[in-house]
Amino acid sequence: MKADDCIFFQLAKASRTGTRFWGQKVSTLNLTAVQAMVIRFLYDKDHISSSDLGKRTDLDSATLTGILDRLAAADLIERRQNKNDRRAIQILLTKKGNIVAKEVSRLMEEANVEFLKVLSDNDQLALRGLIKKIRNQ
Amino acid sequence: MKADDCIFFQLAKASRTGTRFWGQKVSTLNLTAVQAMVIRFLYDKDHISSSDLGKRTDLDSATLTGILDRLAAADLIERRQNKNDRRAIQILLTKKGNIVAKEVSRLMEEANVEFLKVLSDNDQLALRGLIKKIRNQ
DNA sequence: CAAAATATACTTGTATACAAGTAAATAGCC
DNA sequence: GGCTATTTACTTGTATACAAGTATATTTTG
Repeated sequence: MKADDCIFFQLAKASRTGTRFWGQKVSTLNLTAVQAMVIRFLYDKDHISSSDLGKRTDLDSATLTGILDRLAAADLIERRQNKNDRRAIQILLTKKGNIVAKEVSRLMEEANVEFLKVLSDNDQLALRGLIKKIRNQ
Repeated sequence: MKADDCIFFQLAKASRTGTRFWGQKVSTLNLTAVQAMVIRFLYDKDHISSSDLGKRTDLDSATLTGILDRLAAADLIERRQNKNDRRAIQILLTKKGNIVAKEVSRLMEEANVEFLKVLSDNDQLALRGLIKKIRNQ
């Protein structure tokens, strides 16, 4: 077995390729790949805690804090105090954040199609199914 | 389309899952996931330049410099001057590096099998084939 | 052969990852 | 109710990623 047959290497390389592709797409919005992804998750559901957002995005607490700092500095999200649980915060998209999120959402549809166009429809489904099987270990 | 249907997110999550798994395996050798991967690539072929190693490992020059610094500090690799091209360096495993590389190689076989055991043989081949198709964009 | 273009490894600066730890708040247990 | 355990968001410190730029060496070109 050669090093580049290693599944961890192959996954990492594929992921970096995808992230670079996606990062280029959203650089027009002055967002990094991860920042755009977080915005996109909040577009599906906001008014959630950092802990909840971390579970959804697979980002840990320490990583998320910095990302939220930068998104807040760009006036895209707001941290609000949670009355029911004073440990937790509520994260929500600002008005500006919502507008940007719409555009992120559009770019995501576009980028997915472009990136996956090297695969047939069957291959795309197969890939998603296989990834789902291994990503929860 | 929901955020977690995004191929870039799915790839990133699968890659992080794999990297954490692999990182745990090699933590017994006091190596990070990436450091162990670089060592493993050098085990296939050393006496190569940083540029060449970067192409093989999909790591850029800036990232690799730091990784090589830490591997050299641990006495696992050596940077040697290249007589033929004084811009380039030659990277090689030290005696200690070679011993560690053998163990990394063993752990890699083991980790691959363990990580992929949730997939059938056919699924494993399919996954590798699909990843190969998308990872070179 | 000399000027321009390129290649090489490195530095700098910013942004993830993530282990480990903190302070404050809440939940669970007796 | 009071004590302990857990949860939450954050901080600190180290290690990738990667864009942008540097100095030196080599290659290309006219």
